[in-house]
Amino acid sequence: MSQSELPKIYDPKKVEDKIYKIWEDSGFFNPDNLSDRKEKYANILPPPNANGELHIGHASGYVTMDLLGRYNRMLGKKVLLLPGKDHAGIQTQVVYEKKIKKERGISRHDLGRDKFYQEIYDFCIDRSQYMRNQEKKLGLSADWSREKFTLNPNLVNIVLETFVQMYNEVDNEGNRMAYKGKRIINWCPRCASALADVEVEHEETTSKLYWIKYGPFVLATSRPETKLGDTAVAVHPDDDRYKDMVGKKYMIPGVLGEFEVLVIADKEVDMSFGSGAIKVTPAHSFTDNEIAIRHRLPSRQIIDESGKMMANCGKYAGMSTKEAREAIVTDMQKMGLIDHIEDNYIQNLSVCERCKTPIEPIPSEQWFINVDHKNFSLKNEARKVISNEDIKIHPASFKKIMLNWIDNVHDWCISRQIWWGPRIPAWYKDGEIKVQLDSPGKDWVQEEDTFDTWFSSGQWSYTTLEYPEGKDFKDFYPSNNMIMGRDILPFWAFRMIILSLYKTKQIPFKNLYFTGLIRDEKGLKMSKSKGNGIEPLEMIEKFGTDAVRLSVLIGSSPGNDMNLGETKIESYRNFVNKLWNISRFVIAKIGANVTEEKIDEENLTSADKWIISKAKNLITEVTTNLEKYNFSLAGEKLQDFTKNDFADWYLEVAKFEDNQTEKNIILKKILEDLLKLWHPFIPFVTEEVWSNLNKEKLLLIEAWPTLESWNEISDKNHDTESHIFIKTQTIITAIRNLRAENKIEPTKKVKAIIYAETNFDELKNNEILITNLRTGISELILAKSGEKPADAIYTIVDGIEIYLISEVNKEKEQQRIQEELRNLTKYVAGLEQKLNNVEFIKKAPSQIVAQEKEKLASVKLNISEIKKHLEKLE
RNA sequence: GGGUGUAUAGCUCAGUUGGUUAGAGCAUUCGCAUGACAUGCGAGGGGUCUCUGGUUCGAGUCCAGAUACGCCCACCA
Repeated sequence: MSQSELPKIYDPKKVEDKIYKIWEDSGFFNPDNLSDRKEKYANILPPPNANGELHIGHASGYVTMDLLGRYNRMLGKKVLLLPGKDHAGIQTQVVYEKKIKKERGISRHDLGRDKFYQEIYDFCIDRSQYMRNQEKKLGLSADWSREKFTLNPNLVNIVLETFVQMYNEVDNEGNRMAYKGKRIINWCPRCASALADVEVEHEETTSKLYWIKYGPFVLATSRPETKLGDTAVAVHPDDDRYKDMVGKKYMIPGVLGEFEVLVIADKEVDMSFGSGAIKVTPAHSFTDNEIAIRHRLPSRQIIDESGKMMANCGKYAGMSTKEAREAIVTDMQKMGLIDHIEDNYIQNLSVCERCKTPIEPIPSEQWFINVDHKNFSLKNEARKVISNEDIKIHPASFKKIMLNWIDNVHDWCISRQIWWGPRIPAWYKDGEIKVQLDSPGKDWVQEEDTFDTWFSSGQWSYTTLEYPEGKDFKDFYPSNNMIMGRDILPFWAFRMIILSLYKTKQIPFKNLYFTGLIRDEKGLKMSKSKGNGIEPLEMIEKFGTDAVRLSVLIGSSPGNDMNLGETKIESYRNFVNKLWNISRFVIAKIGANVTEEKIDEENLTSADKWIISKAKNLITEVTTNLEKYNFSLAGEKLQDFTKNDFADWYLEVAKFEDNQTEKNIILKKILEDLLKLWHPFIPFVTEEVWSNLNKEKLLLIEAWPTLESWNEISDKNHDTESHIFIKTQTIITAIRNLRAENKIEPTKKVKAIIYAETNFDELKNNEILITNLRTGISELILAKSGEKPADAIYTIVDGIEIYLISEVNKEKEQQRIQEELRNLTKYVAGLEQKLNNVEFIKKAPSQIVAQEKEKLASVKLNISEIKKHLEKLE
């Protein structure tokens, strides 16, 4: 193999698609084709919503999952990364409704339920195809033959069965785990659907605050139209202003005549708000409803599910709440019932997460999951597996957040009044309800509502594995790592845990890893409207997948947000190119084959011993950091070794030392190890280089490097001997530094004298390195000691004196050396203080004390030599 | 209001069970056609580790408090 075959600059575009195809064709993404392996490993990949495209946040998650998958595959496990897509109920329906409105000017009602469903289905299948290609572009080593969609019939079946099972879960008081109930729910008038708490957003808005005359009260409200549904006035129990009125009934004049309210005392009331008295509308406010339940107040619904005033609202019937508010305020003003109006009242308005329409709290018949059922308390069971770490959470700090969230969870409203999604298998006839998969017979009408999307995706961990009889379920459940963005923790992780525990009686996964969010360079959330998003495909096109992968893997820590800009991706593009060139050099140097397998230890130089020891250490560090989910740290260690140790030092050394046989063995081994260690991070470039090494197997399924694999080459421990090379490095750096500081022309060669004292014997063999590694030395005299020239640029490191014979500007040289002296003196003072402290000597570990003493002695020696040199200069 | 997190170089962040003169990348300064790479190489500059107290022989690291910023949840009629 000649070096000329490999281009100088690595071009990902020419490589990535080709490599991906080789991987796919190999079949090794499918664990069935890794039949000789025993230990199983699975990550079920979170399904993105099949209605759009992948953004950089998805990319970050997938890259992390792929990293784990590839790492474990190289550890010799039978690895399954199982991909899929989510139908994303409300979101997709909204997206598609907008689309047909825009493109065809029609609504879902024009199409009818069945046609509409079919069209969205086709739309999702189409988007899935597109997104699958994006995932492949990222290098995701997933088994596409197992890809799932939340609406695949067999998955839906399992989901429906779960619901039936929960309906049939009845405690001794007759309460079902899945039940239908009338509750105040978040109602989106535009979507005409109930929303879960998590689907509601709170926007700060400016509105009006109306101070209204209310019988004996004056009270403040932002929603005067709800006065028609009032049944009480509430005050704080400690509020002296109203003490005498509590428990009494008053007739209140209103726009539809007088009505009666009861005055009650409740701790929920904030005495400092308005006049301290509030009107209570149990049917259209969550807090009011709670107060009403506590005080057994009657409830009076006045707003219906279309957001309009109901028939019981007299002349206001049929108006929207907004229209009604204006009309009622006008009428109240006429009647003199408005005290005054505050214009700039800032309140948190609840809006629909999907369409931003203000939500109406209304009482409605909905299906719920009781999360604290007597037979099986979902929240308690979930709490248990998290607090005792059956499911380990990474980063650990998220455990607290998770537990806190579980403690505050309410019953889960799972019905949605939309068409897109699995329809709830409840059947009605003459006021009777049956819950079962198939229609009970003629004249039974199925529930119109569909399931909340999370009811499907919450079962993703086992539906994808074909629960309960599927081979995959038996082989791979529970899966190893579940990875998701920290923003969907409450939505998804909790639901998967409770549903899995209930249905399979097992945890869904052993580890739960949260990635942070990716923000733009300035730390702002990326969004389409701001146009500050980083498009993964665009970046891949520009810098290559490997660069994109590194940019999301390094410099981030679990659960913490990360700022990402194009320059970061570019810098990793540069690094990938560096690795490419390192490989080129090594391949060129070692030639096609290295026949020797075992090193003759006698022929090793100190540089060899140093790099071997570093390389071994690297394997340990990368492996332990990956095991500890410190992906970033593992990557940084690799980067540091690759660039600073291997390229900047060892490759340079290899150009000058002539123990060819040993060098070739070492270079080859380290290159191969590096490719392997890097592979989970940057699979494309590593596989491409690997293909140039005449290997039988793909790097994809190669074995992860181990210390044992080094022992076959060199089983000696070289840690202690590598310090000779470190000393050499120090000398070389010092010489380069001296040259730079004294502005010696790079082309100008100088004579150097080094007095190494006790280090002489060790350094003797490294003369060639000191002379050649960009030190610009024409002649080197290395001795134990000797005559100390005054006309030379001078420094001393670790007691080793260095003289560069060159013209010396005495004044400048004095200044430079005195500066150095000052630094050292300061350092010595600190050390002495520490060592003069009796407590330190007494209490610190002896090892630390010895270390400090050694440092002091060494620096003191340097100082005395520097002083001698200074004297000579004067 | 409840929960939770962050604060280290101009920027983005590492910093493991407390122990090197606190590190990296980007940016910046100086220099360099050098043979794998100018997507490169060599050498620098740049830090009161937010503040105040405490524990300790020793604190960027542990504890308490303060300040600032952030996120999640709940939500005010």
